[in-house]
Amino acid sequence: MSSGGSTIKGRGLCNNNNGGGTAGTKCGRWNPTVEQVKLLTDLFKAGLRTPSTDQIQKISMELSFYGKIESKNVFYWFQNHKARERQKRRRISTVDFDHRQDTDLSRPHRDNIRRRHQSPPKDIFEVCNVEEKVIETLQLFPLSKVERVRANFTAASHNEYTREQAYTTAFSTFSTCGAEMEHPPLDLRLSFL
Amino acid sequence: MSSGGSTIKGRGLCNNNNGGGTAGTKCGRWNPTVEQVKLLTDLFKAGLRTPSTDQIQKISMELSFYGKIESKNVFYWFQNHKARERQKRRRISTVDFDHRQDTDLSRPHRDNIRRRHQSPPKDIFEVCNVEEKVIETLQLFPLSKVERVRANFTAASHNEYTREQAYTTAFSTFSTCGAEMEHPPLDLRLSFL
DNA sequence: GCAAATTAATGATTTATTCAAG
DNA sequence: CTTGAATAAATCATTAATTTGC
Repeated sequence: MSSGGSTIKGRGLCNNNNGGGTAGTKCGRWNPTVEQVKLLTDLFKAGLRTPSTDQIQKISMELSFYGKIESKNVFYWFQNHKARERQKRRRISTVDFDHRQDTDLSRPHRDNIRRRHQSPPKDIFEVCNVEEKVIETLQLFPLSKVERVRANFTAASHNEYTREQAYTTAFSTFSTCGAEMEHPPLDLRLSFL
Repeated sequence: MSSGGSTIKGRGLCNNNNGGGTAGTKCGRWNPTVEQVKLLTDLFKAGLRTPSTDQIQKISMELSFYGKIESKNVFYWFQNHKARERQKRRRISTVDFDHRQDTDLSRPHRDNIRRRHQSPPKDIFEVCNVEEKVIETLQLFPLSKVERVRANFTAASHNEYTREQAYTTAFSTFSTCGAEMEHPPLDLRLSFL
């Protein structure tokens, strides 16, 4: 009977300031806010599948404004979302249909072999590569706007709505691109990171 | 066409000070020295299967004395070695031989429910509660000895340590929300924060 | 209306598979 | 051929929805 003894989830409290309000929230697991999910989803729709370390960092930073978040959450989110989208697709079509739908920019198609192995090795300590991302598509993503907006709110409101609106506004241009489109515009959107 | 755009493995050169000597070594992949392998193997033989973050850190530090190494290398090594040993076993005996040989202290017995789930990847930002890990498996291994030895060399130590320390520091706060720790590859990637 | 019980979603880990460097 | 590195699949575990009985 689960005697294991080991306390599995020593879930304690942590200063989980979700915007400066309530403290002492459970450390259980990340519980994304709607804004966070929205942004992540948008990025996914835009074609981002396996964010690099830098990307994860930036995303995490952005999202941290909307609520508590860690880098790992972003990483996991993409892992899961990607996997489950694929799963969903598979379920729909029993046939082993090769949906090349991934639209993963960071994935190199290998001719002979099927795609495998992808994201850059994110090294923590050593910066092996200095591969500059040439693509500067980021311009498409008005993150700067968000940043700007955020500045306005830094002190005051942790009002969810306000933030959401700001966010929405900021991303309005973006939403036109990836909204419901089945095929994201690949290239360059993600390189903003 | 692997041209996909973003270069996946931007492997360049890095100041791979292998003890302070040669710089500009390829960052290709970790090439363990015999001492390193020996120590790892010994640890494995001693029953260490899934080292915790702290363990990895210590091991990494130790091994860094014998040559360049990163935490992730240690992590991967155990992953691979564990997997391949199992594979080997399976191949030998078709029967599903109980590989209880693990002697993995950090693994909770699966009673009713299998409780795996181990370490929460660490993040620098949030510190979950501090549930100290009860397992002190490391005691089994004479790391202290090596550590002592290394102490003599600390002075001349490479900058690698600095980084490692930063890393360590970052992780120190990461406590175990869960009883056990394991530690996902990701944390390595994300820990750069 | 509400809270315990149940189910559905999904966050977090582990394991298996694969690629490629040496 | 060996094995480090990395991802994707499978799995576990927890939280939110929801159902249900009162």
